[in-house]
Amino acid sequence: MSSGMTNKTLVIITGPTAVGKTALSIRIALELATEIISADARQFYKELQIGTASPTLEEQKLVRHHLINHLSIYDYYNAAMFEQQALEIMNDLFQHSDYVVVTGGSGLYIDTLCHGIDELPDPDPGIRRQVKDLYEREGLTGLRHRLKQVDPQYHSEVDPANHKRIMRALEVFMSTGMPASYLRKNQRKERPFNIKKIVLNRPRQELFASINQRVDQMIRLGLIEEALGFFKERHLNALNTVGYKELYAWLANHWPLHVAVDKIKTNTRRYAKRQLTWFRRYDDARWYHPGDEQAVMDFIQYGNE
RNA sequence: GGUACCAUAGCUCAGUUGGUAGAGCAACGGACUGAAAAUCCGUGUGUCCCUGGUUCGAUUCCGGGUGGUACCA
Repeated sequence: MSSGMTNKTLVIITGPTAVGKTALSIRIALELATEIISADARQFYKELQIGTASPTLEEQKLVRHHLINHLSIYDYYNAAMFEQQALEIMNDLFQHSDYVVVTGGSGLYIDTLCHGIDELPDPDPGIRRQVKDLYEREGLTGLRHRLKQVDPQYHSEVDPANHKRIMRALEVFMSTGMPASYLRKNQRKERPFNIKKIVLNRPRQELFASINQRVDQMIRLGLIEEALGFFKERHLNALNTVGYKELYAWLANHWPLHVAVDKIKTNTRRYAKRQLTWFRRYDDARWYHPGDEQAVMDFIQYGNE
């Protein structure tokens, strides 16, 4: 713990997509007289507005939002960069407030903010390219074989079908000369502030209805124009995103529009499910319905419901 | 009203020469430290419409009912 910040509290408001995080976090931030930092790995991108359900200008007028629209889809970004930026902003905000609200549904980013991430080099674009070439030439089997030679430890632990994990481990080895299993300490950093973790959830049917409704709303607001405006850039990671990728497939495959819209809904539901799986393993989180604002406030201010 | 066909998983359907059933999609569970709205792994969840009959045994065969579809009136 560092000097005199233990009365500071980071309030995390997370939950599956479309559960109602934005609206509640704004009300909470207003009550706590503080600002919001986003932990949403797609709202970072200024070009993505409709499809990411970014906070509107009105909402941003109510409460200042940090780390939204601060990147372009052409930029590289990762959880470690997020950690550093978010901690800097928090440090500033804690000068004037005892609370900071972080809201968003990207579990990896939230965890990184709560307990850090091991110090590893940022990937070198050249090496990343090389590893990708290896994958294309030799396939998953080739990657696995190479990993076994340089890092048998990680090879025995990693999900053998997940090419991204294996590629990353190879990339780490190629850029540091050290096996990823050695560099991955999985160490939790102590933070100089308290953390109150709130997961919002609703009955599955209610959540799915909300998702379906919101996708229809996005289409009405112009998601198709927003997405197709970047059709030529669709290979970018930032556009490998629910709501965008289905529209690119729609254009390429000449499906009727309703097919693409249904796929967006389905993939959004699955995304929500994956998020819930991630949040369920939190042993320090309180779960609330997004309508239970008073209970959430009580928990934040008094420590229980 | 008559005739024909259909009724099996949430949906679309397959199947059982009579031994209580399986595909696709959807759904559900899980993993996850620099691409994370990404990436990956796992799981059939079922009064086989109802009701009599035949049979050791019926989702399967036969009769009746109910619902649906098509055609004829």
